Amino acid sequence: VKKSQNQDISQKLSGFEAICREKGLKLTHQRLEIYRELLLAKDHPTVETLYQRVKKRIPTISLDTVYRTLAMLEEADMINRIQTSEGHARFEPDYGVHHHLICRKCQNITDFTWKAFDTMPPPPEIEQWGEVGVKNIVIEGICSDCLRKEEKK
Amino acid sequence: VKKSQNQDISQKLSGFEAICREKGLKLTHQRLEIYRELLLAKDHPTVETLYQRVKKRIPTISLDTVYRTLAMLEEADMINRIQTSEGHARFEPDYGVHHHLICRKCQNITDFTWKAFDTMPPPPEIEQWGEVGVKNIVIEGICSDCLRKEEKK
DNA sequence: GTATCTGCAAACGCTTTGCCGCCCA
DNA sequence: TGGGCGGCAAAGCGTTTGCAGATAC
Repeated sequence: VKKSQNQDISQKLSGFEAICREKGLKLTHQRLEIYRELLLAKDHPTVETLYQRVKKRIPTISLDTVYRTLAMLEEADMINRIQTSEGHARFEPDYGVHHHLICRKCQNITDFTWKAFDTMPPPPEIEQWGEVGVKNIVIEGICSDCLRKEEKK
Repeated sequence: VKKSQNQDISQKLSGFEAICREKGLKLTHQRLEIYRELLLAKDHPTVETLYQRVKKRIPTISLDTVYRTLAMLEEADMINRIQTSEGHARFEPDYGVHHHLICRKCQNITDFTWKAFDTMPPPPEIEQWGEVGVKNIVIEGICSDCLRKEEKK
């Protein structure tokens, strides 16, 4: 499992190189490390979290660069931005179709898949409305950890 | 139709009164007008938009009061907050089960219903995860108006 | 009367931007 | 070598908060 993941990551990093060359973007040390860090992350990190992690490898990196690189990666459709009900944006690399559970309390994001939903024909209203990326389903609620904490009160 | 809507609104305003009395909150002119304005609105207004509208009736009202009143109404489960992918929050009075289509470009929100979805058993992962308010389904995409604008470029 | 609320202003946190020196291509 | 890029600092934006006077109950 570990090995195939490493392969996947190096494959995506090559993809990054290719896209940069194609679009005339510069392949800098900072951009590579930010993207690599996000590929390794499993927790939909915030900008700040990602910044702290990359800082360990590049101590002089600035928060602005992380913002700018994430904007660039998003623009290139290589990563997804997920907006929580608080102002903070969270990020994940672009991988297979999946949906998100967001906890209104702790803001943690959990991935889930829902085949029955994915294959269900959407109501005609939606198709008329415009273009929907099915993978963008977001369900808000309160996770069991936070529910437990609330019960204690 | 008009008449029944008015009845609905005055009914909800009475409910507001009752809730305030119950929770020891004060029923102020400002709060009433803000809530009434939101009940009348069909377009999921932002704080700023709501502020501009209420200002017509209460010229001295401040934006802070709108923020605070909306927070209070949300806390009392009388209204819903909808977060767009931009930072702006939008609001709607609490009414029947429905879902939201949010346009990533213009941020406009369209309501839709989806019976088949509402009655579909959620995957076990979700139930284990925590407590999900089914009405909180949000689907992001790009509305047909914005698609048309993009094609023109 | 008094606890809450309002309006004002200032602060807040996340994000974006202008600038200039630096670096990849 | 040159045009994009990084780091720094400051501004930007929606939102929140502290305060003192006003208001509902």
